Amino acid sequence: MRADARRNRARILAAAEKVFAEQGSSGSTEQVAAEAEVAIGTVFRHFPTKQALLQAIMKDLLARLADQASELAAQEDPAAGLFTFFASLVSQAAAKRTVVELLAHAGIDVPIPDSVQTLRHSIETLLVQAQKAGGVRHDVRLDTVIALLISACQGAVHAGWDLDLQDRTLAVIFDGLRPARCS
Amino acid sequence: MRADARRNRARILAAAEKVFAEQGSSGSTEQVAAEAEVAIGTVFRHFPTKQALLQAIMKDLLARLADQASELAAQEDPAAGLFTFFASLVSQAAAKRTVVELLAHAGIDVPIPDSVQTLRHSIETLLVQAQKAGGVRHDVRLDTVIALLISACQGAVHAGWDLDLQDRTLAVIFDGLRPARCS
DNA sequence: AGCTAACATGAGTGGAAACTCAGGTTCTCA
DNA sequence: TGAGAACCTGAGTTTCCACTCATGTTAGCT
Repeated sequence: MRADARRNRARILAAAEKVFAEQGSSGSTEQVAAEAEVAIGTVFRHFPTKQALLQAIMKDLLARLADQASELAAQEDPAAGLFTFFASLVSQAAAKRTVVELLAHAGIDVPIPDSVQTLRHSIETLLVQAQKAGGVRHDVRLDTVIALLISACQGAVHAGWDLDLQDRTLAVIFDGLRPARCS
Repeated sequence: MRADARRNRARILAAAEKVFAEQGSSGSTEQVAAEAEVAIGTVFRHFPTKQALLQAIMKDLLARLADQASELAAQEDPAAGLFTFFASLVSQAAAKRTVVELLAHAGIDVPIPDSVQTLRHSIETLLVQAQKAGGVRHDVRLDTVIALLISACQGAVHAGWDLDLQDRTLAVIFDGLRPARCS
C-alpha cells in the first residue's frame, strides 16, 4: 500500500468515526468524504461499501470495549468494575450513536462475529467474578446483563438522559442485579 | 365528508398501522397506499405529510396505552399493575416498531404533546399508587420509571428478545424498583 | 336524471444518497 | 529520472422516496 493511500485510509476512518458518532449510521458517505477532505471516490476505493466502513469502525470500537472490560475485571472489586463498565458504556452511548447501533445489532446480525464474541467473553468474565465476590446475584445470566446493557444504551440515546437521570436509572438496574439485602 | 372519503381514511389508517408496525417509520407511503388498495395521491389527500400520518397513528396508540394504564391503576394491587403494564408494553414493542419509536421521541420531540402528557399522567398515577401500597420504592421518580420503560422497549426491539430473556430481564428491573427485602 | 363539488388517480418532479468510471495525478522503484 | 502501477477525482448513474397536479370519476343533493 502506498504511503498516501495509507494516510487517506486513516483520515477516512477518523472522519467516519466522527460523522457516525454524531449522526449514527444514517450519516452520508459524502459527509465522511468532506470531513476527511477527500473525494468520495476515494472513500469507496478503501471501503467498497458503506457497510464495510461501518464494520471497520465497529470492529475497532468492540476491541476497545473488550480491553476496558478486561482491565476492570482485574481490579479488586469486580462488582464495582461491572457497574463501572456499564455506566461508562451508557455515557458513551449518549455521545456516540454508533455505540448504540453497534450493540443493538450485536445480538442479531453477524457483521463482525468474532469481535462481538470477544466482547461477550470479556463481559462474562466480569460478571462471573462479580458473582464470586458476592456483588451480583447468582441467578443473573450473561444474556440478561447484555440485554440490560443494550436497553440502557438505547434508552440513553433515544430519550436524551441527563447525568442525574442516568444515575438514578442505572441505580435501579444495579439494585436489581445485586443480591437481596435488608435496608 | 363524503362516505367514500371516510371509508378510505379508515383503510389508510389501518394500512399505515400495519406497515409502520412492521417496518417502523421508514416504511414508505407507497407501501401504505398499496396495503390500503388506494392510489398514493389519496393518502396525501387525507394526510398532507407522512409525519401527519404517523402522528395520527401515534395519537391513537397513546390513548389506548393511557386507557390501559388507568384500568390497571384501579385494580387491587397497583404494584402488580405497574409491572403488568410495563411487561405488556415491552411485549408490544417487540412486535410493533412504531411503539418504540413513539416512546423514544416522546421524551424529546413534541409531535403530540397532550397525548404524551396524558400517558405520563396515567403512569404517574400507577406509580404513586404502587408506592402507597408499598410495592415500589419511594425514592423512584416518574422519569426514572419512564426511562426504564423506554430502555426496555428499545432493548426488546433492537436485540430481539425471546419470552424467556424478556422475563428474566424485566425481573431484574422490577427487583430494582421494589423496596429492599431480606431473601 | 342531472349537476357539481368533492374525491381518486398515477405519472411526474425534485432531491438525497449509494455507488461507478474515465481520465488526470502522484508515488515508488529501478 | 522516467515509466507505470497505484491512486485520486468528481461528474454522472441509479435507486428510492416524499410530495404534486392535471385529468378523470363519483357521491349526493335538487
